Amino acid sequence: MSSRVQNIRGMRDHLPSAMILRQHIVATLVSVFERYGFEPLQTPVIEYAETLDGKIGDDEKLIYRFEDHGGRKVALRYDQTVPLARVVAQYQGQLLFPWRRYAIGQSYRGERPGRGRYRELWQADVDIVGSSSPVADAEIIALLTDSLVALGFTGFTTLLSHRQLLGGIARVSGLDDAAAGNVYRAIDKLDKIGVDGVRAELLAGGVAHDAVERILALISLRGAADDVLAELAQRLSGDERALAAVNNLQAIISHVRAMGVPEQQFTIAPSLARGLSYYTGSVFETVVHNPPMGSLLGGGRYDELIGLFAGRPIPTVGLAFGIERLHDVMEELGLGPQARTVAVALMTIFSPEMAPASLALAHELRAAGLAIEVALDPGEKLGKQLQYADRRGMPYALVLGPDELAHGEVVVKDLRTGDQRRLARSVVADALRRM
RNA sequence: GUGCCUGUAGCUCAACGGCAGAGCGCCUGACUGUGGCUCAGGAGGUUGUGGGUUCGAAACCCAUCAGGCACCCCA
Repeated sequence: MSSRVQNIRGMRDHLPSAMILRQHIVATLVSVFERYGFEPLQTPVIEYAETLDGKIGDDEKLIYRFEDHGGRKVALRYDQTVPLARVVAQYQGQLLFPWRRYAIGQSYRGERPGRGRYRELWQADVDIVGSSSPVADAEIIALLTDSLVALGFTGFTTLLSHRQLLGGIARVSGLDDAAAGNVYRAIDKLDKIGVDGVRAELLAGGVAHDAVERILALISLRGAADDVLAELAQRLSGDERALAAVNNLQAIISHVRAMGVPEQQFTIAPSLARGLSYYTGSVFETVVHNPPMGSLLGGGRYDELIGLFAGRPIPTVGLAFGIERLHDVMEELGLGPQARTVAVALMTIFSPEMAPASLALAHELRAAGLAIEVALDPGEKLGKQLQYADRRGMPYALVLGPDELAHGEVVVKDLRTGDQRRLARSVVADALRRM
């Protein structure tokens, strides 16, 4: 294939059947977000490079950078969180805190593409800015659960942890900050490489033998959330900050329960690390039980990021849904609308003489709010027109011949079953809406 | 960014140094108020792209582009 007729690696075109699913995903998320009182925000895809620098940790090399025509150093946004921080700082005089906002759009990451990984990715970002209350954290988790249910997901679990839990684990194990980063990366792989794998990696990283075993015992804790937290509190009792983290998580899950999130849809996962460096408190991500697909979303509390821009601390908690992954998984699971086209019916044109009456009927039905596609070739055989409608996946076809016209009627044909009925013209719109 | 695997008709794949094929799909007709089923015909490929080896390359080699898997990391 000529290299000219080719989209950019890691970036996707979405043909209509895919866009029907994607728009359903976005519309569903928006409706849940707004039910929780979140307001929409949109920012440019391009930011000054310095806005993004130093915010996301080791992955800065993944940021797309270039110079614009004026020689300004700019970058494509890597996520929606840093632009949010910029907006909060820039408009803090006009905003009322706590501020709940959502933002849906593209971000760009120069990663190697793979399953569930793209270089252009849509995210739906939801944040509560200006509150350190655990109710805020709980709201985000309740919202995420409602969102996934609204999209039709059943088997999923939100893994919940806390940055200071990890910090406590590192401190109790006698590690300094430099060593801790590697430890976090290793223990985050627990589900993937198992206890033995993590042990090997920690030992290879130079962590002392007894520290490794202490870490493994802590991150392997599983079971009911309350039991795990109690166990963690006991084992981390020498670490003030870790205990505060346990109490914080306890408060969050009690609020989450109060908001009706079922016990089996969240769990305390001390091995959860998460890469982004700006998290300071709770961290979480949600995984589906099948098919295999990393995490559908991730989030947490970041109380210091916005302060880098605003000049004063503004505690914030939020999450980002990975719309690419939601899309791919829903497609594989067959979730979402099954419609393959947007129109509910094709208005056929029986013959050239009937064209004006047919077009008038289409206009009338469109005015009534129905999505009607009109056949374009008045000379084409009726059979061809029906075949076209069927192949496009339209559920109905409308036939208006001389006989129907004379009686003020219309034939409504169900293309899936083959059944057809002659209805009075005045009730066709209602009938289509009901069917 | 590193390593490995894969790119053949619209789709799924075969041919694996010797004439590029099948199934499905698509087009035409049998069926001149009605699609799907059946039958009969038909169209469609510089084998991702560019070079090289060879009498001869879809096949072997190099590069490149794209996809997948494992690292890395993440939505």
